[in-house]
Amino acid sequence: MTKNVKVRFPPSPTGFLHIGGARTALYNWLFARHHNGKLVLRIEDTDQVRSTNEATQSILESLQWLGLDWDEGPYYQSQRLAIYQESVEKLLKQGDATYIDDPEKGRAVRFKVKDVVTDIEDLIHGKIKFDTALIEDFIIQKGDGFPTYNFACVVDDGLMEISHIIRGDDHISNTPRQIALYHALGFDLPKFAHIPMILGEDGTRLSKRHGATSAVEYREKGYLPEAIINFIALLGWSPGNDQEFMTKQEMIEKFSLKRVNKSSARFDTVKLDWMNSKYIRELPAEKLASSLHYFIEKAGFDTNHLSDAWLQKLAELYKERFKTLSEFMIQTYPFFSNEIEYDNKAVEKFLKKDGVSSLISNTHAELKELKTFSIKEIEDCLRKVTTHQGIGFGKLAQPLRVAIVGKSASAGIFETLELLGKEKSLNRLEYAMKAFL
RNA sequence: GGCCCCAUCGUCUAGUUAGGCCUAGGACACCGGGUUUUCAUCCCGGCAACUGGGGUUCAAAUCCCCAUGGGGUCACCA
Repeated sequence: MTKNVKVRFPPSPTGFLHIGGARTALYNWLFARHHNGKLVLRIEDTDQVRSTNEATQSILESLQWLGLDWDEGPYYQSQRLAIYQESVEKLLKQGDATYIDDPEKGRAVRFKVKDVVTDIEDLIHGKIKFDTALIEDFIIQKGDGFPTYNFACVVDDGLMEISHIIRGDDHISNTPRQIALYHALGFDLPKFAHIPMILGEDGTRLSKRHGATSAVEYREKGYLPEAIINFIALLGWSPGNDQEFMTKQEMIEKFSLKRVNKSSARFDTVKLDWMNSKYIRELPAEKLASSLHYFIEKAGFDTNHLSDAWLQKLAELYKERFKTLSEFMIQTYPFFSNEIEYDNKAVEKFLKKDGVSSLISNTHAELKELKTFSIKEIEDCLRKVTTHQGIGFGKLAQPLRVAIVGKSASAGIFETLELLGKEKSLNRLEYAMKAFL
C-alpha cells in the first residue's frame, strides 16, 4: 500500500460535469477512500473566455448529488496566478523557458523541451514509450498572463503533492510534456494511471449528439445517484467476481487500479435503465415518495396538499413498473390529474363491446353503495359482480381499467380504485359511460 | 497523416499478471415458456464471443510479431 495517497479531480468549468468526468471523479474518490488518502478538488479555470461561474456551480452540485465529497479545495487556478508566475520565473532564470512576443496575443512564455524523457510506467497500461525527439517546445504562459493547462496542472500537482494522477487516457499524450516540466521544476514524479474513456452507444466519443451526457441531465430524467454511481463504476472496472450491485462502501473496499480495464467502454442506456429500476424498487417507500415530489411538481401538480401516506402507497404500487422517476409521472398521471386521456385502441377493444355498457353501470351502482372504499371491499364487490354475471374476472377488470385510467395497463385494479378514491372513480365511470357507451 | 492507446457474446464484463481447471462464466438486451385481472415484476429455458495471420510451447483467449479495426492526440483549450 502506498503511503500518503493524495489524488485530485480537476474539472475545467466550461460545461456541465459529463458522465466521463463523473467516472474519473468517482475513481479518484474511490482510490482516495480505499487508501485513506485525500481527494483535492481543483477548478481549472485558466481559459478566461470559456470558463463560467455557472459551470463551476453546476459541477460542484453534480458532485454533491452523486455523493462524491472532497477533502481539500475547491482551489481555483485563476486565484493562484502568483504561484504560477513564480514557477515561470524560475524556468526563465534556469534558461528552460523564453519569452515570445506576438503583436496580437501579447507576450507569452515558451518552455524549451530538452529533457530526455524516459518511458512512463503507467499503473494501468504498464510501460508507455515516447519518442522524445518528437515533443516540441510549448507555451506555458499565455499572452493574457494565465498559465496553460499543462503548466498549471504540473505546478499544482507538484505543490499539492499529488501522489497519483488518475485521469482519462486522452491525457496520455500530455504526459511526456508534463514529465519534462516536473523535472525542470524539481518536483517528484507522481504515479500515473490513465483510465479508458467512456464512448457513446455508437462507439464514438461522447458528445452532445449522444443525448444525455451530463450528470444534471440524468438527475432531471429521474435516475438515482446511487444507480449512476454503480453503473459508471462498472464501466471500466469490476470487482473481479459477478457482483454487479454494490454500495459505495463495498466499492471503496474492493476498488483497485489493478482491476481497471485498458479498453474503452460504451455507455449502454438500456442497462443503466435496468439498474436504475432495480435501485428504485429497493428504495424505502418514504424515500421514494420524497424523491418523487420534484417530478410531480415538474409535471405541474401541487405537492403541498398531497398526503404522504397516499403518495407512498402509490409509489409502492408502481415502483416496479417504471425505470426512471420521470417515467413514474407518465404512468401515474391519471392519479394526479382530473382530466385524463383515453387511448383509442383500448377504448375500442374493451369498452365498445356488447354488454359492457350494462356491466359498467352495474359496477358503478355497486361501488357507489360501498361505505368503505378500500381494497378488500372493492375486491369483494367486483368479485360479486362477475360471479353474478357468470363471467371471468378479466372481462370486468379490463373495461373497468380503461374507464378509470384511460388505458389498458395499470397496477392492480383494486388498488387503483382505492388510491383513486371513491369520488374520482365514480366520476370516471360516469364520464366513460357518457362518452363511450 | 505522425505519434500513442486498445482489441472476449450486439453491450458491460470474468478469465490474461503466475499458459493447462475454458467444449470460455455472469449481467443487460433479445427470443421462447410459466405465474397473473392488464402491463410490469418474478421464475425457467434458449441464442450469442476469444478480430485475422504467423510464431513460441507437450499445451495459448492467455506470451511474442505482423496485419486489420476502433479510439485518443497533435492549440497562447483543458
